[in-house]
Amino acid sequence: MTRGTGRGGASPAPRSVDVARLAGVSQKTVSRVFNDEQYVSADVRRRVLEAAEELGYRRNNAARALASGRTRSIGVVTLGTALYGPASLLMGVERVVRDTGYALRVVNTMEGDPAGIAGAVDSLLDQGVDGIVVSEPIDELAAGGDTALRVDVPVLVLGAPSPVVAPTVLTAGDGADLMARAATEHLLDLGHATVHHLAGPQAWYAARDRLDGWRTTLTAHGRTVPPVVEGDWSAASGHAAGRELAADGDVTAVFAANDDMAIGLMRALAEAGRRVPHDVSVVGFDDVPVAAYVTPPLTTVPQRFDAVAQEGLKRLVHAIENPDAIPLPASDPPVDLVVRASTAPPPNRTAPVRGRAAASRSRSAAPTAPHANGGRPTPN
Amino acid sequence: MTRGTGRGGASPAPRSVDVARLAGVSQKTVSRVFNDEQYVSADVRRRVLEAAEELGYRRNNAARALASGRTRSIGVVTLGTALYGPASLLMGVERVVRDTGYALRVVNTMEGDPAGIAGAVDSLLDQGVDGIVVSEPIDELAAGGDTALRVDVPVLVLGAPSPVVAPTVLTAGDGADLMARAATEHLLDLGHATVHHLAGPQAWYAARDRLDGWRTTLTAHGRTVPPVVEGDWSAASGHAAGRELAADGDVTAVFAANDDMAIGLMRALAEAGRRVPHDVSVVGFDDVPVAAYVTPPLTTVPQRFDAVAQEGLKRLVHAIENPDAIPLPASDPPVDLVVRASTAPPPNRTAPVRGRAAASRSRSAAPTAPHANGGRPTPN
DNA sequence: TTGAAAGCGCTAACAT
DNA sequence: ATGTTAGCGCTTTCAA
Repeated sequence: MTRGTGRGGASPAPRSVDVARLAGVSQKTVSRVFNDEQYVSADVRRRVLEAAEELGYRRNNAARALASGRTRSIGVVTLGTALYGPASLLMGVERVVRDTGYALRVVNTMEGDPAGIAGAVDSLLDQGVDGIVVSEPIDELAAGGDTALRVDVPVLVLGAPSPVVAPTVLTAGDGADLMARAATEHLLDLGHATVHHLAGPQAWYAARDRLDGWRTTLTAHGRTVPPVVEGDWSAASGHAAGRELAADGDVTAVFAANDDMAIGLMRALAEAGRRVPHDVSVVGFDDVPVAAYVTPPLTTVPQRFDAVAQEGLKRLVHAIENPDAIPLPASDPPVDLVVRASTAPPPNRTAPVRGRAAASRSRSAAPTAPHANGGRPTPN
Repeated sequence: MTRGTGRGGASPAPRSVDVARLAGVSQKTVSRVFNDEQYVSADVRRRVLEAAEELGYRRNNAARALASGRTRSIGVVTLGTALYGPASLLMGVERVVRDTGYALRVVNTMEGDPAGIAGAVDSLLDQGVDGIVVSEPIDELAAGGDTALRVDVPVLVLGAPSPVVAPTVLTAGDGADLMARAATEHLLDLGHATVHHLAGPQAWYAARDRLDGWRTTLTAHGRTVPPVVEGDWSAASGHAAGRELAADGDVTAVFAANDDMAIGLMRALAEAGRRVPHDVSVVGFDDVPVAAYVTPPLTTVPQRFDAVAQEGLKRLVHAIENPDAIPLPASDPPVDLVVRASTAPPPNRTAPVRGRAAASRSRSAAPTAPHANGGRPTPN
């Protein structure tokens, strides 16, 4: 537990020379010890460490950065929301970054922020980071009118193709289209004629990806592609969209681009007297912690934020430390739907329902429908 | 839109001397311009800015920090979770920090992390931050066995009393007990004989605060204080606790320490055949975005994360920049409950219910109970 | 209003 | 295995 004593406002912080003097070695040797370089005898190392401990020495990172040209820090550009996706990704990133010995600097972008991602990246560059992570970018670069931002450190983009130009650009977690496919196919397999989509804001790559996956799947199966309803990720927008969808008797299955919207949607359906999953099936995306506990428990596509962050950062750090090596290849995590109680076969396979509530009230009114897990929530 | 051109791997980054030479001034003058110091003629300023633009100059922060002894950065210690509270607070902090011109460094602590908060603070100190924000600390310092960590920069603690010793320690957002009181009194006002509490993990100051507020309120009203059930903030733990509470026919009102647990709790009650709010009223805490859209819409105590972060940081920055001045006073934001449809008078005022479901089925089975907002979700 | 000189505390390169 | 010598690019004196 080496821990600074905190000089009580008095004497200035000790420097490596002070440690060197006390240990009877040169400054360079102190540097060697603290950088874990080789060629330091066990005895000298011990003496240096003791001297440092005694003085309460901690090395000055600014001086280190200035002399070495590296800050040993990684910057993250993330969206200024507490949305489950971005927040989880950020936490995952922090964890891995710390493990790799880098410091983390964070800059937010807000939707509608004029400076946008370019401004955020720019400010990180000002701070002198060694690498940059752009998490879940939305595209507003076009609005800037400026040419695409050029960056001279490696960049990792999470959940999207890259919005910047850099010598090394890596991506991870951009397989949302495949996951959307799994969701859509699940509903088709249950017998639904087609699947409606409650999309996320189309400025987000992540939202477009999910929409693409959904559309492609329907087309591949020869189904009609119904008009898209767009939300803003919030439960409130899902609720608003749900009122529209509830009014359309043809809607028997909806794939929502995230769980929050799915929850708002289910609420609107309930208010309109359309039961989930009996009349309408709903699939979400993310697997937020409450998903298993809403009514009915939500079938959804879990995202593996930790895995994505870890995988991506491993490659980013590799790129930072081996500028001339070939970047490590990406490997996307597998897709697996979590089936709970918000999905079921359509109300009437042969005669599509027209108007609301035709031939319903037949099955149990309990919100937890029959399924693999019998309506019992699945903690995850 | 001053933006680095990104030298294509070739020429080294321009320094302030280069700019000075091109502008025909001294290095110091360039420094003056970039630091917005006074005593620079408009003409010289313009020439310097042009030269800088032309060269794609951006100043070196490491050198700046080394020369000035200040990093112009603030460190945040936060919990490594995507929990709504901590995540929202972090986002709020980032927003304000950026506005004040400081950079943000983030370090997580995980529950059960041996190094804990002390280790996190220590690593920020290593990075040379000018101030530290500790968000929603849990207490594990005792476990370290070490004396309390001493820090020589100002510290702002969010949502708790301070776990560290520093020359300046500020706190903000630690009024959870008052908010818990509002929740408890709301239920008593509805006529409930007493209120049960589904608490958060007691290692968290925030959880203990809410529990204290609840207990104090019951005592002040002369009510019996029922045994506490403890969860871990998750909907899953709320669900588990809910099974217990549902089995106890005396339970007519529960105050949960956060919304996620309240949602899990409501699910468990529904599964047990106890209707919310008809048989049991539930109040949450936080006002997460989905709270208005679960079934039934949840009555809860909203937290004003942005206000807390803003208020706290204003004071922290003041303390950093005026080390010898008296710290600015705290001002806690007001409390206001959001009443939705998960609370109602107890099922039978005069004869307490024994066993389950006595005298129920009387009111509408619709989950949205009668209330100010008529069961219509209130977007926030 | 501007400039010259002297470090800030470390690491890099080259001895030894 | 250890020491010496130069800077890294800026801000801080102090002069002018």
